[in-house]
Amino acid sequence: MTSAQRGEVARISEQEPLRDTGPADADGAGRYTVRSVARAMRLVQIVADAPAEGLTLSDLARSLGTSKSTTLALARTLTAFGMLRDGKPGPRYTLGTGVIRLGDIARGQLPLGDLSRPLLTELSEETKMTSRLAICDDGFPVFIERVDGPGSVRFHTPLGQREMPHASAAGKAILATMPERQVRDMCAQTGLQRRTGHTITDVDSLLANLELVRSNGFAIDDEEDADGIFCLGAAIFGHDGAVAGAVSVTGIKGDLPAWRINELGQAVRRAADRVSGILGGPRQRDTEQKDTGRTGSELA
Amino acid sequence: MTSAQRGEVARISEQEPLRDTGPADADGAGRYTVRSVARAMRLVQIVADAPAEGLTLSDLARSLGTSKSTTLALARTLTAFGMLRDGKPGPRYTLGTGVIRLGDIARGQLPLGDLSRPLLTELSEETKMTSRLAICDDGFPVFIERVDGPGSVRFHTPLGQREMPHASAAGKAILATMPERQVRDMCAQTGLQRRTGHTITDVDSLLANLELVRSNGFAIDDEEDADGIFCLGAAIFGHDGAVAGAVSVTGIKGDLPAWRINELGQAVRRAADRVSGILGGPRQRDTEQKDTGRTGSELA
DNA sequence: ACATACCGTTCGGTAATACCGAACAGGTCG
DNA sequence: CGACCTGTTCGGTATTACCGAACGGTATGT
Repeated sequence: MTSAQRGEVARISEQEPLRDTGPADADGAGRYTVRSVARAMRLVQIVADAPAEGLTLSDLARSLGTSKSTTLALARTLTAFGMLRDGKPGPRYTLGTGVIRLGDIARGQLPLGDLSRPLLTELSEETKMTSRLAICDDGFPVFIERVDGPGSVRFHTPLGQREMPHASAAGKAILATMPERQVRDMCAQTGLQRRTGHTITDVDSLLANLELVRSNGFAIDDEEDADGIFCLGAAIFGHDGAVAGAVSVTGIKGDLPAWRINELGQAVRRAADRVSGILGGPRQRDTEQKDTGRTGSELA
Repeated sequence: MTSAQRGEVARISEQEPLRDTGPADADGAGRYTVRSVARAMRLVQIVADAPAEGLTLSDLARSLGTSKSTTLALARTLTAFGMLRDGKPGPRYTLGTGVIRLGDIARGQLPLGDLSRPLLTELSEETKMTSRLAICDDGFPVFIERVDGPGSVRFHTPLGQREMPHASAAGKAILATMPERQVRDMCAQTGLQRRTGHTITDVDSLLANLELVRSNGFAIDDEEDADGIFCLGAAIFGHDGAVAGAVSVTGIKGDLPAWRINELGQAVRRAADRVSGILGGPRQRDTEQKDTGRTGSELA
């Protein structure tokens, strides 16, 4: 798979839900914020969202809306810390190796990452699908680990990005553990954005769907986030009983006969339970929803 | 493996060689640099190097040497972009999910990452060791992919970090492809820092060792970077014939009988050749060193 | 129970500095 | 050669990042 081909594969969840950082001002951050740092971070984002060939300094200046001299100073500083990298002869900025290092450390600091790898590998082999593990970040699922299935890489599943709670299997698995009040709050926050023709866009339908998730023990995303993509997810719980994240598998809808859904769902459920077990948490939350007030945003 | 246990495992290559960003001033960056951005990046580094439990705002202010109010502004800005994360109830800063996303994107933009995964998996199974893939970053090896072996995780091999060229198998495999002049330049840059009792610390011994690497087809790191750790590495080449990186396997010295070294080295060599083949490069550089002037810092 | 120490947060004033624009040097294209 | 791109350098100005001091809460310990 060449770099050119990668650009053509289906991307899942292109845009992520906004972070709630208060009223965003011109530079995209709330009060008590330093402008140059915000600009620097936007610069990194711009490079990250750009094609792999990279961007020239002038490109960056245009995208950022600052003068070239300012942009140069920012880029130089970021380069010094390995966040960016400028191909010295062909001067185009790309992401630096420092972000790989940081990402690796971040995943290592999350207790779930390392120990879930072998479980995900087993799940991928059992289901022949791409399996991922998400942590719960303020109620949003954020995938931090991925093991591709055998026929795998026909779609690209990014890591570290917030997924839509109402339109992903992991998200609904997490929502299903929350009391109704909290679910409504989350929905008010995100707005139940439509992603495909199958996306659930009203709260009552969602709540009914979550009831189904609880009785099944796993959540289904039937082309609700991206056309042709089918996911199954189940929540995992930390030692304090709060939801810590979710396990999910992803595949092409056409590859998946309907009669296998329940079997695969149970496999995901079992994998999630094993992760919960390692964390010292309960295998599955009691169906009856008690309002504990805890959201489980503390990861494990 | 709990988070507490992880802190006790052996760390390889704790400190990385300095980046050459000109004369470093007080804030650790060269001329034409934005102070607040440099501080922000140092803040991220501090959090990354801290234990997984995270640091309080006051901790950060102390480590950074700035007032709490300044540190708060920096941390807020970084948090808004997902680089940091503050556990709202128990206020401790940790790395945010944004760095995981960036790291994933960065690895995806490197052409080597995705396609080498299955090859590394095979190599791990064949050798029963942890295998990694490094790109060549200005002559320094930087690992961007890792597949743990079966008995695996007794040591921690970080990703995205520059390794010592003279004290790692990947580094020596890369150096062995360079003309003598360039090797001497690299050595002058880094200083052949001593890491263990076995580290090669003078240039002539290193050059002799590299000659051996060329005739063997693979490089050996026999406890030269860390006590008890043994590595084998082989270089890979891009379509332009320049060295693009290296493949290496890592294991515990005691687990490795001497008579297997050549067999394992050949396995690493074969894996590296296969990667080179995918990149469209030559399988192995001709032994005779031609001074092409190209360093191969452009990745593939 | 008080008192101490720490936490994070807020707010103004001041001096530092991040920002811009213009001018420069080195390419590559037509 | 000239037009246009690139990245780079430099100095002046006003923006803004910085600090210190003071506040409210929570956990510590006497």
